[in-house]
Amino acid sequence: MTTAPHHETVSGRDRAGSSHEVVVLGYEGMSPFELGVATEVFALPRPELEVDWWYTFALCAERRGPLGAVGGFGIEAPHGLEALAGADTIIVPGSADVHADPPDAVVNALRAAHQRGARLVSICSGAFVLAATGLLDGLMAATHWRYAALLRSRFPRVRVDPDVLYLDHGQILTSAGTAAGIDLCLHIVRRDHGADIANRVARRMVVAPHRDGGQAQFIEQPVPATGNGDPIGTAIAHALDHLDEPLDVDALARVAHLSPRQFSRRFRATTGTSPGRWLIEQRIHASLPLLEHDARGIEALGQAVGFPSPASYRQHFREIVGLSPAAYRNRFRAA
DNA sequence: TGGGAAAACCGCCAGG
DNA sequence: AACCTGGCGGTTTTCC
Repeated sequence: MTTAPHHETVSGRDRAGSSHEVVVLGYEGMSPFELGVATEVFALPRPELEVDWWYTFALCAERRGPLGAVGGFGIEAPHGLEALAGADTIIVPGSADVHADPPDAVVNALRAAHQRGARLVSICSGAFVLAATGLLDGLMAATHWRYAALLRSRFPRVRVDPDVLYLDHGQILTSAGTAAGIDLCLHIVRRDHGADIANRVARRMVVAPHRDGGQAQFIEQPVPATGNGDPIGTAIAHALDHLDEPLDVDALARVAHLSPRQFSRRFRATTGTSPGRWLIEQRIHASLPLLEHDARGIEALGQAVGFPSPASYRQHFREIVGLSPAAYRNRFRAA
């Protein structure tokens, strides 16, 4: 396995034909399960998928030689930290020791990769390694619920959300306890290749394509492949630009130049949900930063993101986020 | 918190 | 034959 050429962009979707290197950062005492999740999603060849590109995969570690893994066997990392310099996506699995700081060389390599535009992904207690780089400061992060309190106390500037499976901040993604790493890796595939491909990968893995677990998902960059000229992509862009206006299926279908029936069908195929459901979720997500930074009342904010009444805003907010808007504002209001 | 009207959703099917 | 399309209508969800 060779190191991919250097890329300055992180989103694979606009680099048809080129490669996208996924590198897992291994270390002594790592969990083979989380390494396995990454290999299953990104390293398996997928000749059955009609995609322009798929991922290449590598495992690296600070120190050469076999790494002792949980379970008492060794895993050989064929690359050193220099592999991070060519990575498009870096996956940090659960840390063996959540009390120790990672080595400076690791911290520096991760910062440099981030600076360069690489995407950083943590699974479980891997969030501690990302937190040590300072790159999570001010961001909401997910980790295993057992470690939420510890992460918060060790890194007070990181805002820990113990109730989500994963969080997507675009270039930095964190996920909760081990199995949530599957959800996050599939989410990444969904972002890079669309819901349809992600669903097929999930089906082949025999897992649910998308799990809510009754819990809130905060996804800040939810727009799937909005290729230019793609009717669904333009409708999505239009909707996000006009969230505050009343939007119904017929209107969006008109923007996309499709019949309402065809629009709904295509929308679900690329997005994974229905137009109405998606709209509600986008409106809720759009209101979160307002609750944190905009001093206006709850009713005004609900209206500002397009909910027809305060009641419906509160209703959907509670259902999706798990708190009332007021409770959310109380908890996360900017200091 | 409830319930009736309206909208959205989606399986089905016929036509291109 | 395999596929995409658009309308119908029964069921579910949202609105007020």
